Amino acid sequence: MQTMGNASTLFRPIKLRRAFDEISGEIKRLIFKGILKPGDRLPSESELASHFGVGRQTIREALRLLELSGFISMQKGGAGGPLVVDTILNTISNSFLDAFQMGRITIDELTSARLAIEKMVLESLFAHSPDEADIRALRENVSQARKKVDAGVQAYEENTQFHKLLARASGNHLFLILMESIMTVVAHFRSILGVNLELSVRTIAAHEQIIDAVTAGNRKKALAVLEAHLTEIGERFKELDGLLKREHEAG
Amino acid sequence: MQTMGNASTLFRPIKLRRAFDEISGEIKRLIFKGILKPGDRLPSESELASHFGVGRQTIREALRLLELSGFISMQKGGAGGPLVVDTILNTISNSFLDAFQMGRITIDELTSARLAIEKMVLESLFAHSPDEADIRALRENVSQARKKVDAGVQAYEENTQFHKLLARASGNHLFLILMESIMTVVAHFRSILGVNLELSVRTIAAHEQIIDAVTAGNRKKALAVLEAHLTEIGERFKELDGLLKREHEAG
DNA sequence: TCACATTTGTCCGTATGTATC
DNA sequence: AGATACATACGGACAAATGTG
Repeated sequence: MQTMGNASTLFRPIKLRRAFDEISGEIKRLIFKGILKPGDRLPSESELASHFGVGRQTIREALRLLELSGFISMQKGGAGGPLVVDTILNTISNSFLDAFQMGRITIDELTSARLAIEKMVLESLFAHSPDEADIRALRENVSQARKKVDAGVQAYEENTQFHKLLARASGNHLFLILMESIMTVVAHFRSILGVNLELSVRTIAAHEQIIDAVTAGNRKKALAVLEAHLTEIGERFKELDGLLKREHEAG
Repeated sequence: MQTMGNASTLFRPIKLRRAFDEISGEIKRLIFKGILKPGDRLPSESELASHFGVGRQTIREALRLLELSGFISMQKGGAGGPLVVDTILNTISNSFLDAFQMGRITIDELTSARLAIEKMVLESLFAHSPDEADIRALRENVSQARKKVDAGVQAYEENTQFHKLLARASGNHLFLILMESIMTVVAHFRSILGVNLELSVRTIAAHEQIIDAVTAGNRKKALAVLEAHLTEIGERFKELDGLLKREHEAG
């Protein structure tokens, strides 16, 4: 009989994953299967530890993974414990932001991808006309935004929300996820660079024109306004970014 | 002088973040600033613990976050420790897969979003003609795939890679990220459902036609072949998914 | 080949802050 | 207000893995 030398390398994949990896995977599986749903409460760390036959530290690391992945959120105090949630969209957006901050995405790439995706969303909107409710939400959004800028206040939240509402109206969740991610990066950018109130005014005008074109079924107009608007924003971002970089080098 | 009762609720937001959150954020900041680069080694857990003035458990939870976010990878043993990497794209893809498994994305949504994005990629390819190297990589890819299916073996890897190569050739990193994410979901689907070899043969034929159309500058042809191909894949996925669900209900 | 040092992975006990009842 | 239950965090310990001499 031969030695086990070869066999041991063949059979090796034992203990491939760490305990906390397996436990977090197991809990994820229960969530995928619908046995655990958002709103449900998981047992406390100590109970989970004894249930899985591991120490509390191992459970804690498993919970950290689930928390960052957007499956649970920890609640302190008496009736607390791990609570099942679904904030995966948030998790995706944060990862996109990480990728951007790692320099893997430039402003130009962001602008052109954003333009392409929003065009895609508009096309989808014209392909299957949107709900009344979606249109109302869009109109409500720009009216809120206009109130703010008329009072001399920036309407960052509303203007970001407008594009998410557009994506939502397209009816494809994947578009919504992509738009949320892109707008998270755009918002981060804007918060670093800052934009003046005058650009916000033009932004709202563009948003109004887009809604009007969509409801009027004027596809060409909607696409043209969108393209002009996003291109202007992109140019402005590039300017500000260049300014910031030169300042940084000088100072 | 009044009591501090009100003030204490006003000033409260102290200790908003947990220790491991702050520590992982601090290390992330060093990576963003370029002080830590992929390939660099972080101090061991014990050293980090004494450096930050916290216990080892806290450091471990911070490292878990960084690991799952795609910033570090743990190496066991003598010369081991936390190693700085950049697998954020992988992290994003995994989150998309989570979203899909949570039922937030349907097959139809996946197909139509995929079609829209790949069209976008092709348009971008025709707007600024791709590098010779990219074209060579694409040709190499289909030739490898053809070898496999000629030998009666599935060419999953190559056929998935084809679409990533297309996105890469577009020159926009954001497109590449989106395509990687979508193809991760597609690959997961295919691994559950399975597809027959005959579909793989037609897939490769479609890929070849797309490359030819791109190099010939035939935009309409490329888009038409892509649309037909992705629509067929989508239909097939829907069929198989329906079959699987009925089986599941029956058994 | 064989120890040896280093480092992660894991467990236990304990203490503290905080939220709920 | 007090008791309870929970997450957060610390310190010590041992096993397992891995590179080095």
